[in-house]
Amino acid sequence: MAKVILPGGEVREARGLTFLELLGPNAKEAAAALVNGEIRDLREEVPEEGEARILTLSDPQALEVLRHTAAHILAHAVLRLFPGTKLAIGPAIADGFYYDFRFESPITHEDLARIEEEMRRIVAEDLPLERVWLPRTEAERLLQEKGEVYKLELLEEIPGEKISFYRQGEFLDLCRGPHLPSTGLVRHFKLLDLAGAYWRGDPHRDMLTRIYGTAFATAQELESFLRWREEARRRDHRVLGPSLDLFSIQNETVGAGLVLWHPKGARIRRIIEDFWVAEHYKAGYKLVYTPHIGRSRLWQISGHLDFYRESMYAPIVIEDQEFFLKPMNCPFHISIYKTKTRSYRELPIRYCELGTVYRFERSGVLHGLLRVRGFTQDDAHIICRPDQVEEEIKRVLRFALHILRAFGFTEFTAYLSTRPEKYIGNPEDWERATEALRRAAEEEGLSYEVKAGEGAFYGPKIDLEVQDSLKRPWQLTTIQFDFNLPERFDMTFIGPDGREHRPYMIHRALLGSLERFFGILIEHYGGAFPVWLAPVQAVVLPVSEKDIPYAEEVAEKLRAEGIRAEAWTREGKTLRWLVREAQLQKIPYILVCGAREAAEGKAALRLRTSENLGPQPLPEIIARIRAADSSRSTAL
RNA sequence: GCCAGUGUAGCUCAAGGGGUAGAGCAUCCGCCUUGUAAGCGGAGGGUUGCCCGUUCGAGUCGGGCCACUGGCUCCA
Repeated sequence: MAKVILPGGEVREARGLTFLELLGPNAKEAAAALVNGEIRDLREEVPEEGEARILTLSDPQALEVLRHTAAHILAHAVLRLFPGTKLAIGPAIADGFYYDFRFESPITHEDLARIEEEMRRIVAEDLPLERVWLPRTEAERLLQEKGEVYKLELLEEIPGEKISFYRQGEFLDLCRGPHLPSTGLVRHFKLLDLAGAYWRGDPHRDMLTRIYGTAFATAQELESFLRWREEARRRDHRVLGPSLDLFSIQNETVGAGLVLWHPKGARIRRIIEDFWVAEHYKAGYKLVYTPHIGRSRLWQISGHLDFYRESMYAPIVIEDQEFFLKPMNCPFHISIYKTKTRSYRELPIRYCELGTVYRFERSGVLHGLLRVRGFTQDDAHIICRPDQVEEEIKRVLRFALHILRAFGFTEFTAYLSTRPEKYIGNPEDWERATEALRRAAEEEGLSYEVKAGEGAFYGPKIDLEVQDSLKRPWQLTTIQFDFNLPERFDMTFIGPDGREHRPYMIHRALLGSLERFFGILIEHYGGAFPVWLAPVQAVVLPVSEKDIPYAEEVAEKLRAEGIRAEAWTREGKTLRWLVREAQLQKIPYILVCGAREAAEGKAALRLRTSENLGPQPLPEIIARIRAADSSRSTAL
């Protein structure tokens, strides 16, 4: 006899019944059953023995089932509205679900509303979802009859003779399940997007139409998800960038994927760079500068021309010599290393550079600041002895976390990518490097995931992913071993034994690229930068034109204290207008100066949060702003 | 690169199923002298992404290109 734990905690014993029968009229919110850690249909029979737990809709584990069923409802609705549409796959994903279709003629966003309406009808019909097992031959015949070419392909890969289908009303779909017992339980869902997707992610195969949607157990969860989505849209750096006058990208004239940093964006970048450089010097790095182009010989040695050429800009020919825009900084850093014979005593050498590189990215993948063609890597190459590897890796990782925390990131996940099938170098080096990465992650208390075989051919790596204020993941830091370039460039150092040895080389970028990182920062802070990064920290507003001289005096005093302050003295603008403008610019401090303040050497302080603190003595305001600046916190 | 959608003033958007482009904000010029999220009036601003075609006539219809958006793919 199996024990079945009901949602309320009550335990029942049963035999020969399905879960649904066991539950009877109490089945209302029941979604699935958890049997030995596996999620099963409620229409299945209670197992002979062991333990089972009934999951309700509000169980996190049931969410995937709910969404998978929602995907079926989507496909069902599509087939009702667009007969002849071919079905591909329809899984649950992190934020919802999708289904891939091949429509006979294109559909548009307007069709989504119709499809959603039809889905609601299917939900209202409360159709039972029943599992149907068909013998392989019959399954094949059935799918052939329907012309479901994609399903037939999937079928080929399914082992066994009994093939699982699910039926709801007139809709029957090849599917491994599990599913909710009935369509009526999918109450809170919404279709979100329409996109193209290749069949099996292969660009040589059919392009399908993917419909994205999401579903939740409760209306509140759906609503808060949609609000979150709306908030993310509002924070889009491509919207905030121009409206805060931070940067622009002008593809018709300047070029796609090439970023113009406006004065305010440049101010922020400079602060980031100054911080970055200062911290690197403190951490024992040596800053270098290298050119934007290099002769083809260099890129031949590095192998870029052989393996990376399609991502490089076409050569520039001068005096019969070919030069290439650099896609990476490493060959230059290595060239500096090689200017003389290096002793083991010199190592480790840590070269760092904010190096601007150019890579040809296909136009379809360009995306604001996040995916561009010209960008500045916060790059470094660490060249060290084998016995220093572990210590160096720990240092880099610790350093990376230190830098990222300064920018307000507190949640990290590490991904350790290990040796792929095709690799270069010897397995012992790989082993040593991989273990160093692993131990460093463990020592820093990072939760990490191993991506087996996902390393580049030239070395293992560890990537750090941060979560922004909206809990969205961004991969920033990458720390990567390279067993290839030291070979290619024949990098050596003289050991204590007087012989030449091959050093280890580690590539690393902490922020990734300044462009991408800036885009992420804009979204992370929603444009409201903490004081230390704010391009304008304080704005001084005169109440009327008579107060302009005092406003200018106040701004001057703040600037003398190293505060980035401006007096806004435009004629013909009311205080109301100026305050609104300052708020929209998300300037942290607004200092209102009128006759009353001038008389007492004060300014009325209003914060970006709209909090109005009234007149304050200037020294107090200055101290407050300076404290907020040096703390690097978001507090005002 | 691929699929779908979109492209009108600096920005956000209008112009019934072809009839010769309009509003708000911004800009400029005045007036107002302002006390914490838009004071008032006026003016300028467009080869409707580009090219070709259909038509008496194209922002609107057709074809090609370009760009962007959402994805997919790529990221030695």
